Amino acid sequence: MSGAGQEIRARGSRAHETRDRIVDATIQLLAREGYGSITTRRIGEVAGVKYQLVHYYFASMEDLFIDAFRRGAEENLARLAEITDGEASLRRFWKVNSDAGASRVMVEFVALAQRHPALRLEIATYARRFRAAQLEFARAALARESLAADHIPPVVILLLTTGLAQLEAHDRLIGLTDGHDETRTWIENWLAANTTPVKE
Amino acid sequence: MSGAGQEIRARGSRAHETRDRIVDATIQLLAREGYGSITTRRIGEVAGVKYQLVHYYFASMEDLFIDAFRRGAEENLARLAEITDGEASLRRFWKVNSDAGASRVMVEFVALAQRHPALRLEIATYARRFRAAQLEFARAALARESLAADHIPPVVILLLTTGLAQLEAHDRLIGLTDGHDETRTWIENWLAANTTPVKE
DNA sequence: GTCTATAAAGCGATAGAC
DNA sequence: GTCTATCGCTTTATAGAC
Repeated sequence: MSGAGQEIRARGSRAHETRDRIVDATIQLLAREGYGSITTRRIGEVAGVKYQLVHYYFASMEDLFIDAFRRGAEENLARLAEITDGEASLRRFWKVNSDAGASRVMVEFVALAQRHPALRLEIATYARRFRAAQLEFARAALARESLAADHIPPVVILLLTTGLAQLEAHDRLIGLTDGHDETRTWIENWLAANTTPVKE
Repeated sequence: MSGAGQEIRARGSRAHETRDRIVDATIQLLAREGYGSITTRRIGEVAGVKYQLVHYYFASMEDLFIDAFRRGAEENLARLAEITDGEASLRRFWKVNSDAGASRVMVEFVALAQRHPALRLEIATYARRFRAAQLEFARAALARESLAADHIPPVVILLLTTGLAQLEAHDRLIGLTDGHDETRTWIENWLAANTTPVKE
């Protein structure tokens, strides 16, 4: 899935350059201004193409959203695979899971999905896959290096850290960052004190 | 603030019945269908009044949003005050902080606020107040009943649990509930094992 | 593949009768 | 306070020239 997408872009196929720019612009707009700013005109503006071309490449907005979501999802899965391709550690887990940027875009896609059922299905399928992969990694990390003292289930670690990343992204939208640094520092100290890393 | 609002509704003033229905419909629509469904026509439909009356009672949509947000905020603060009006306990803190419904509406208001600066200020002010009150309660609860073994800062408890509530609400939008029950059960067991409640 | 032109629908907001 | 009517604007989407 990720391979096919990469291949097309790697080949530098001219035929799909405009199409790629449209998809890129969609993701950029979602990340920067939220889904309320998603219109064919704004997308064309950001992509540097006439907005009518959006309709040439995509039968409907929903088709565009699904394509854009798939690209983002593939990149997330590839990045997750890259980071987790090695010895499992809670530190690595925390690193890949605390990315606020990805949380932000994901929230916007879910908001869009409220009005686009096909997109909602696509998101649900991906979210289960991504969570399962994260859970597997957290499980391996906890099995290897957690202290016997506290046996926190991997799924609890997963939901608490995912929720924290999402909350931080959400807070930042209204300029609220109270407690963010303190919480991150505490978690890092906790990781240092409660795990026995074999090698980094 | 909360008192004034309550007073008007308690009096049952006929003059503001339509206005109240419009505000109610706005909050309902946000909770049920998200901010993408917020239009004067949809609001009028849900409220059972002609949509033009929205403009009679509110100079602009932003004014309506701010009024609706204030009503919800006042109710949240009143509910928080009610629950925390007694001896502080982590169990009570978890109860008031794990409300997924309030999280959902809050997320929608923040999404709306991206395009309405005055609303954003209103939300930021309220969020700081609400967080501060929650933090104070968490601090008191931890000081009273946490075991000496783990000294988790109150702000860490606050952000982790708030993030979890928000994540659950977000997950549910796409029909994803994997791990929710397990995590809640674990937290409740953790509370039972790691706190020494004086009385409930 | 990209352009101009335009259709069809929905939006917030206002004017004026009652 | 509520109604009908309508303005001016933006949206998605399509048609047809090049």
